[in-house]
Amino acid sequence: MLLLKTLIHKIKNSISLSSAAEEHLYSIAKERKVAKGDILIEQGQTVKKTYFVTSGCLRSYCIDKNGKEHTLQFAIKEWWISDFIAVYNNEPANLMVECITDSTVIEFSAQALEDIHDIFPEFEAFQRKNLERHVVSLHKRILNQLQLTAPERYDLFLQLYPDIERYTPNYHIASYLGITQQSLSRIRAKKGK
Amino acid sequence: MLLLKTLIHKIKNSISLSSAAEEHLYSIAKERKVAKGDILIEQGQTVKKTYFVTSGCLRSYCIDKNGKEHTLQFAIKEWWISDFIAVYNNEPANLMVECITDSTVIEFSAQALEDIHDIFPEFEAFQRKNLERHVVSLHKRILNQLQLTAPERYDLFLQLYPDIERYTPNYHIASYLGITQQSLSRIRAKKGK
DNA sequence: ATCCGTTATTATCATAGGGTAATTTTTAAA
DNA sequence: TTTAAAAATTACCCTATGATAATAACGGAT
Repeated sequence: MLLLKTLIHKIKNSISLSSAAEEHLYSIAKERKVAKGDILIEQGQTVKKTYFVTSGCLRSYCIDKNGKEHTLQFAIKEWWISDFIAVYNNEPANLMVECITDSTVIEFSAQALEDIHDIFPEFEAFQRKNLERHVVSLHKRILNQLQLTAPERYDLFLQLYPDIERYTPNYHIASYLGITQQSLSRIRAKKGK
Repeated sequence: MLLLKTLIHKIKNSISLSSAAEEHLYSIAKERKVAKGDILIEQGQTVKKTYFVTSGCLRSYCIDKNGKEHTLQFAIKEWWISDFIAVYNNEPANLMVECITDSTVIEFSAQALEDIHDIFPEFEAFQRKNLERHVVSLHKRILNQLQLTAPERYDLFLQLYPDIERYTPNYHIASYLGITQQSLSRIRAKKGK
């Protein structure tokens, strides 16, 4: 339960946490080491888990009707990842969650994370703040997608995820930016000049 | 304070609301009739307000370096609208919020909406649920943008906002879909056949 | 070091969509 | 009703990106 301390620390930055609540957190959290390539959530299955990343990098993506992948999110240290659409709507997963490097995560039952608010209402504030931050980052992403060209989006991406290039293949980045890997390759070639 | 009852009702569907908290809501809410064309939030200014729409339709958009508009959000009945990026980061607005039809809104000081959680923690749950719903809708929007063609996005838009076409010009819809008005016009022409 | 599977690049061609501008249609105002 | 302003359509050409395919580079396993 070493890694959980990272999360507890983070929570304590945001709210004051009773020792009972902290105990409860320990009881519903499970630390997992996951390896590059592992699939934590699979399209079509019921989503029972939500993950908090403590090291490494994961991504969530969907596969469209033509078999093409589209990356919704990269999750690095201190981000949450799951198929939130499926959890919220109680539907089978439309997304996959995949480890793109060996990582450590804290696994929570999505149900337990929902119930925790009834048992320890103090978590509400923590969760609200997380969600506010998440909404803001999604708004930014949508605005960038609407107004920036592909090369501009790529530059911005490199700023936001400075060393993600080292451990994720380019076609994942392309599928996040909404372009093909060939397009991204051309953009990179031009930048090099 | 008639329209505020819509919101109170909505809140009571989600949480139980003490009468003190209800009183407080009345004290920080201000009903406003706003006219088509009114600008409620302007790029560059400090964002002091958040709006809850009770009738009509508003939109938030940014203007890029070339003067082109990009619509982030349409807000109809029972949606919240503001420049949440600016509120969250305490920055000047990057967005405009504009009434696209005569509307009624409930205006809140963004600060009062933040403070309310300290005074009446019961609001946390309400706000959290709003934010969850918001995150889910943004995830869907991003996935649609990544995997659907412009005609497909337009069809979906018409399903989600069935009668928005009646009161908003097409170029607003185009700017939401991430295409030009000319492109949208071509798409519509093809559909007509 | 060699081999093989993965990833990245490059080239060619095709196409969706953008930019500009002219024209038509609709809406609102006088 | 006429007029003006706003919105929508259409046409033209052009560019960015997609699809496909071939090649090259890389990286891990033996």
